[in-house]
Amino acid sequence: MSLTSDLKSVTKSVTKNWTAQRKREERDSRARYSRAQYMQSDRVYQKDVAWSVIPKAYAKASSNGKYPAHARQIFYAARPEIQKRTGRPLQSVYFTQHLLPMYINEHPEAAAWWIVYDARGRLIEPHTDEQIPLGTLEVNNYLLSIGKHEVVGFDFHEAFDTDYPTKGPANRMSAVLFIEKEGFNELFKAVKLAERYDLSIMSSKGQSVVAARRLVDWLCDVGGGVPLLVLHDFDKAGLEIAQNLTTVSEAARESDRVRYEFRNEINVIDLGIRLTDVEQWHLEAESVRFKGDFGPDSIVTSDEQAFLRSNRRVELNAFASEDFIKWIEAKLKEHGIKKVIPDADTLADAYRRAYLIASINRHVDDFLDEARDEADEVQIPKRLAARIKKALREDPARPWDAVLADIAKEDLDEKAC
DNA sequence: ATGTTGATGTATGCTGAACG
DNA sequence: CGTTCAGCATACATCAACAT
Repeated sequence: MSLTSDLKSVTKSVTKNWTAQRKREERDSRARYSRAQYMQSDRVYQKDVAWSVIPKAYAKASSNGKYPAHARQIFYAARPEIQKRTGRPLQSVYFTQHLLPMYINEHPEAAAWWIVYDARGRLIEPHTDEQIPLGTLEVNNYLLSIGKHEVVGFDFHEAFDTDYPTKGPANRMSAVLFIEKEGFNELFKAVKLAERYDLSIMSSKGQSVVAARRLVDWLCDVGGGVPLLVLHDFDKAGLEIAQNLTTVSEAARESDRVRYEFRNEINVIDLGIRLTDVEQWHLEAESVRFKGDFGPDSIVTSDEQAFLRSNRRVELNAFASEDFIKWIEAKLKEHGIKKVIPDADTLADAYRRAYLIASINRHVDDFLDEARDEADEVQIPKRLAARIKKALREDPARPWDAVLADIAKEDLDEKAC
């Protein structure tokens, strides 16, 4: 009696961990893979080590969150300890593209970390000379400036500037035109494509970066944004680049490698190249070895899959420049992309503003002679350099000429009173 | 000698696929 | 599963080969 119960309890205690593990496996099929650890494996995973090292590494790279930390800087901060504890070399690509994103996905507090990635590609606004590199910081600043933007009352410093002030899509762009490579920017510029259709042109270098997706998410949402027009090569990668710009792939979801979660549904129009374009425009295919497969969520039709599987692809570069522009313009027409004209309230405001500027500009010549004489005769203030020095001590980030301009204005104001 | 071209190797970010 | 690789795109540095 007591023997059996003893045996039973001993057996039970010995197999406890095993049983617990088996039960975990029933609950969670993932646990099955860690079964080996309970049996014989003594492998030290880079991932496990990374999980304990990453917070320290981030703190080090960012000075405890005070400054932005490059993903690569975090890698350098983390690498020595990870290599030491695993006894194996750690590749930067594995850390920055896999381990770090996975860590952030699994640790909610890390979402607030200030991690930055280099810019890839850019957004170019029509008419405003604004160029926004698609990097974490740059896109952040751009979105902030859109949020803060308001058209303030007329200011003398803009006297000669007849542009109506805008930031972002409102009253400025009809759509965002995305293209998977940068090489066509010069052509677009030459034919004034952006200006003639009020398009912002957004380009990447291969796969879109997180910053690009975030920007698309804010500029092109279905409820109130402008359309996103996508240009891509007709090959497996190009179609995936187009798809990944606006949606999270099943594969990324399953392997916990989601880089960006979209907040909005994106108003996206695929301009091509698709198979119909290849046929219509008689584009020449080049041969390339097809690899891989199309996911169940793929946008590629079965005809297209057959084409691509026959080891052919068509790049955007297969278009002659002129045809390329013709092709794009036909697509713009097809989708009703037209120049921007703001609503009546904005137009009224802009009209008053333009009228005011025109009126001031009319009198500027008169002012100019008078002001020039006054400036020629004015006494240069004593101790000017000392005043500038003092002001620079208070705000060392300013240049001398900005300070001097303030001083001149103060002196003039005083005299006028 | 000087200038241009092309190959090679480094770097960046991102993905799907494959390896063990 | 954890890990690595190959591929999309591109910039930049370096060096050899070639033309002027």
